[in-house]
Amino acid sequence: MTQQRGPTISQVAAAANVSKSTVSRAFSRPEMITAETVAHVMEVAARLGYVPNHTARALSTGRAGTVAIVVPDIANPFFPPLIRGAQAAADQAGFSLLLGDSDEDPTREDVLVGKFAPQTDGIVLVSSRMTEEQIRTHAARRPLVLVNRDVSGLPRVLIDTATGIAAAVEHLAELGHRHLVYVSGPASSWSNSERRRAVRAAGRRLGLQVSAVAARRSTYDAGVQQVDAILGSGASAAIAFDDLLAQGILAALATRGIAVPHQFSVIGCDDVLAATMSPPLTTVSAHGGDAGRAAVDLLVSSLDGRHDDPRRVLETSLVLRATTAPPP
Amino acid sequence: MTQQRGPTISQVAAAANVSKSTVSRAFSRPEMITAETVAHVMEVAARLGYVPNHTARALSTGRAGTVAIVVPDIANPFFPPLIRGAQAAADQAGFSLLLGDSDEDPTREDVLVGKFAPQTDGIVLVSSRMTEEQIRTHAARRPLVLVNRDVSGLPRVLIDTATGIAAAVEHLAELGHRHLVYVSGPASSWSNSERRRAVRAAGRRLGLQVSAVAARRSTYDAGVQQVDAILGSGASAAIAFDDLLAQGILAALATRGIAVPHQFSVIGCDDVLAATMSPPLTTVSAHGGDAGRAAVDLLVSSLDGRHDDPRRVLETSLVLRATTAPPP
DNA sequence: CTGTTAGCGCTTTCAA
DNA sequence: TTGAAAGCGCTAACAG
Repeated sequence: MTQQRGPTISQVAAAANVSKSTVSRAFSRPEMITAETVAHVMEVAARLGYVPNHTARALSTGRAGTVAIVVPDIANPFFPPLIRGAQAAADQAGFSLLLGDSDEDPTREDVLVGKFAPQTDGIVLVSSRMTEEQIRTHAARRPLVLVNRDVSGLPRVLIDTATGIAAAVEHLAELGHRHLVYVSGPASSWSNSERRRAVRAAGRRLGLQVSAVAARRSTYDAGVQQVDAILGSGASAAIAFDDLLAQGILAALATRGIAVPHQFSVIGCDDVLAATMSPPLTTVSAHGGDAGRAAVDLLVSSLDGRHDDPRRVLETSLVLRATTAPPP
Repeated sequence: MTQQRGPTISQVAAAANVSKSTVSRAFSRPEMITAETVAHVMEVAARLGYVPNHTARALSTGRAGTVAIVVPDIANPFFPPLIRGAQAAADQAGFSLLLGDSDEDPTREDVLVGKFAPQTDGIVLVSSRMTEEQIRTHAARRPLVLVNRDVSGLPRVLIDTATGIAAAVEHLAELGHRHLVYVSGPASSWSNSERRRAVRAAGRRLGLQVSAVAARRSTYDAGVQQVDAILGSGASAAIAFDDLLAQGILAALATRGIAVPHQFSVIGCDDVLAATMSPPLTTVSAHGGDAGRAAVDLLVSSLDGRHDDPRRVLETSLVLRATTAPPP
């Protein structure tokens, strides 16, 4: 029982000498009524500063006009472009975008999704850290699309970094490297499993020795901290889970006086920082913005009842820059 | 007229043999009714899987339970931490966060705010590019809090980078620099005006010559492109609008073979990239996360009718790292 | 402490 | 093509 923020449909109806239904239709189904009626209503509405109440419409239609996106960490540079893409697509489809940050915590993620579910038309879950069971439970209640998480039967957009990573391994092999190390990221990340597996598979195929060290979180500092282990592995090149880790690695290598790429090669992934680093980082492209856009499009089309292929995979490729060279 | 996503309050009421009001109270004002009634209702509700409908509640109470934040560019590293802070504060206060990205376009910003106004309880406008008049118009319709934009009378949180920038100029003067250049950012940005003014004032006070070059947008590439102008100014040190610009400048300086800090000094602002750059960038701290949190807190408390000081200013300081030294 | 009764602002049959 | 009326699910006086 509070005051309405602006004029209501009834006031416009009264002022325009028509019924509420007519005003309603002028806004949502103008083709149902005379053009001049529409024009008249619109003019009166504009004069009064009327804006349809989103909430009331949502209650009446059962559609919230809102989708949510939840990510593990907004501050991680991989996500902003993705969110931006999602935002643009949502906007274009007439939806508002609710944002959630789970802080890499599956429990928080679960709570967030539970909170969003009843107030949105659908949810985009990016790099989910929840169990498959939790995800399926939520998906049963509300349209859900996954990004970088592969749960069969659910709509999902997957950035196929594995292919790019395989290319990275081949590139290193061609350069003459015989032993490389994979610096892994978040253990519960699908992307991390994919990349680790891709490194191993390609390494085996090419007869390379591959070690692994675990950075757990994807941060600059984590990269710095792994350098001892990386160097200790005896490898001559490292492939990092992502650019952030690679950046830390590069910095720590520099302070140790190890020249990149001539004494050690480094490859990142995602291409979110790579171009602005020095030396510019060789990395695997990821197109996060496209993924965000695709996810929302998938979601929206599923709401419209359209039946898109529920599994969209985005290609990646190796981007050569300045951090790889033959081993010393 | 669509199906409700789950059981409604009426079904719970029927199943629990109480009235709708009782169920409603059990959820929103449990202290108003007997503990056992609450327990009983809750149990039945749980069994049925009842979740209160957010939209219906919003329509009835006139409170959306949602606040919006609109920023010029999510992909700019200054904003994610700020958004993160806002999100955390909103979450804590029981609000959901709607996100808008204006893409640095005042018109888009205006439209976004207009769209959010009727469906939120309030809006946080970060680094607004709108005219003061537009802002006041929106503020008249809906609680608004500004971040890094100073419109008298409106609640706002201001990051006082001017003080930090002044310290930066002093630092450079102490080092022996006699001529410096300010590399400005977005023309319509309040922060940019503040920083430019601070450089000028401090320069005058200390008897330094200060030039200026304009980068317009805050991007790495814009920084790169300004290097000719920067060098052409004859200054021995540059203070950039922000870290992103400074990063581009550093990179371009490096490719020209100009050693930082020994041949040229550079200072950034915001401290969002600085620590991870090489060499680590001397910069002015900004605490974006605090600003986001403060903005939402201000908004929420104003909704509660509380009367906080509508102008909160956040301190900053110079963070010395490795990009400044005496002039050659 | 609990139930009854009106709405919140909009959409949507159903008639006219 | 337009209007009247009945809700959407919930909250909030007002009684009891």
